[in-house]
Amino acid sequence: MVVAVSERAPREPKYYLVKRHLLDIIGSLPPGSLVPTERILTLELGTSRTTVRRALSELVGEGRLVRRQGSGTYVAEPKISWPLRMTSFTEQAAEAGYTVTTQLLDARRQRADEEAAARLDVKVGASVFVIERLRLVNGAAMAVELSQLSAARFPGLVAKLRREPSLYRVLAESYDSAPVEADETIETAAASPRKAELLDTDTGAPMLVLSRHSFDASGAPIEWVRSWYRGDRYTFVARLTAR
Amino acid sequence: MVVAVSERAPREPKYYLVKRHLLDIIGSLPPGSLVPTERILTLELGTSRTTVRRALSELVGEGRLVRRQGSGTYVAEPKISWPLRMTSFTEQAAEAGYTVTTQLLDARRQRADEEAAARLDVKVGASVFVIERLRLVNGAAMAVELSQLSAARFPGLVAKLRREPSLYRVLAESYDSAPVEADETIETAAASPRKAELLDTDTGAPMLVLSRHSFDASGAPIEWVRSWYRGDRYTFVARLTAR
DNA sequence: ACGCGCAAATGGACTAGACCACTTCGCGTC
DNA sequence: GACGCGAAGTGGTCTAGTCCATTTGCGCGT
Repeated sequence: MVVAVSERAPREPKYYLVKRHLLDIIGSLPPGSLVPTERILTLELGTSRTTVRRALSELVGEGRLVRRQGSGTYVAEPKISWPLRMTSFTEQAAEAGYTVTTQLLDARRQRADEEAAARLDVKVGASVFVIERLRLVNGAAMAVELSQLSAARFPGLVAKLRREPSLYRVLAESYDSAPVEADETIETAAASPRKAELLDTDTGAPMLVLSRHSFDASGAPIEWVRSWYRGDRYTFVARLTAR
Repeated sequence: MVVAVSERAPREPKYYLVKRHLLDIIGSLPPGSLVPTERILTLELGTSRTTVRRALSELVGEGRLVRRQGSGTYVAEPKISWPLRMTSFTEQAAEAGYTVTTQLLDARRQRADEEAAARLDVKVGASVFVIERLRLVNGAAMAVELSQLSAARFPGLVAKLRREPSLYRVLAESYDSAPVEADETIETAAASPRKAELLDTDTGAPMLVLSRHSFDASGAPIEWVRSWYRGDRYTFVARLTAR
């Protein structure tokens, strides 16, 4: 008697209704505005706080909202564009009109694991430098960067880096080595507690991970870098041309 | 008498402990293996199911696990690399050895909103074609693509597209128009219920959003496309050269 | 007038449980 | 032997609540 409905609607979870409600609010407010508290939204929308928080978390992850514990939830500033280019990080930023500083978190020598060995064209267990840096734009943490280079190929690199912060300049001046080609990959990830703290965000927040594998003119690998950017704050931009 | 500890540890949430436990398990198993059920993990780790699920959700979002309702949670296959290049989608895939099909979801004419007008260099309210397509690789949904083009510039485009699926071929053959330059931006987002269903994933799953704004030889805008890719399954790859 | 301390309010983490949708598989029936 | 039904088990969503960490601001004391 009853006919089954063949086309089932793509049922909408309740938290998504909350999300759309919040998007309405966000759309009508300038960045920095306070949005209703979680407990008020819970009452207004007749739902549980867990459900409200799920909607808020997605919007925070998309860079639409900012949460400040003890204070409130606010409409976020627009995202910042970041160019994908061959030039050094410092130069890139200067061109875009930003003031960039770098904080050396760690520089150590360790044995290459399987992946590092393959990337740097050395044997597993060979000595590699691991350099961890925090990139800041106009004083705000932007990315955590983990570089690996062959220790045999760049002897004394770490000591030189402590005096001259630009890695590319050190490579050019002290080792007469410059990357001319690179493979870059981009993917998503969730922030570890450590990276979250360094980048002043929450554990589990969505991030953009940029990996760069660069080579010199002879095709020999120079460095392998992975950079973690806050996905709620940055957008990568590339300019492509035919052929 | 008591000295305050100045360096507070980056305290680890409990769910992150669960996540690391799961990473141990994942590391020792081949793709496709079944991992313990949520309720078993709850008992084993002495925690609530909510906490277990938060850890699982992050790992699913990072492409390390796959959840199948009613069945179980499994170790995921490695991610697929996808090149960022100027050539058409169909050609790209063929080069990489994939079989790609395209499903036309919707093709309509609508009035340009503010952003579309700016991108396509037309007036707000001018007629634009909006083409929504689903891209499939070897039969599996890969991306949802939303293209917008000026209707005045490409009259009859939608009708032609129904016969010839490659947009770039239609543009070249019928309008003698070819994109030679493009700006691409990459950012993260959460899947809407509709996109989640089309891409066979969960609402709120992390995605990579690729926007392409392409121009012809005279610098006039041709199309503005946004593509949503599953972040747990795809990685973008670009090859950069100096200068 | 100033500053300190405390209370209130916020977001953050977590619990224990309910109910639903879907898959799987064994058992009974044909 | 093939089929179909149903129970059991899985992940999916949501509730209602606890306790914690941090911020804010008010009121009291000086």
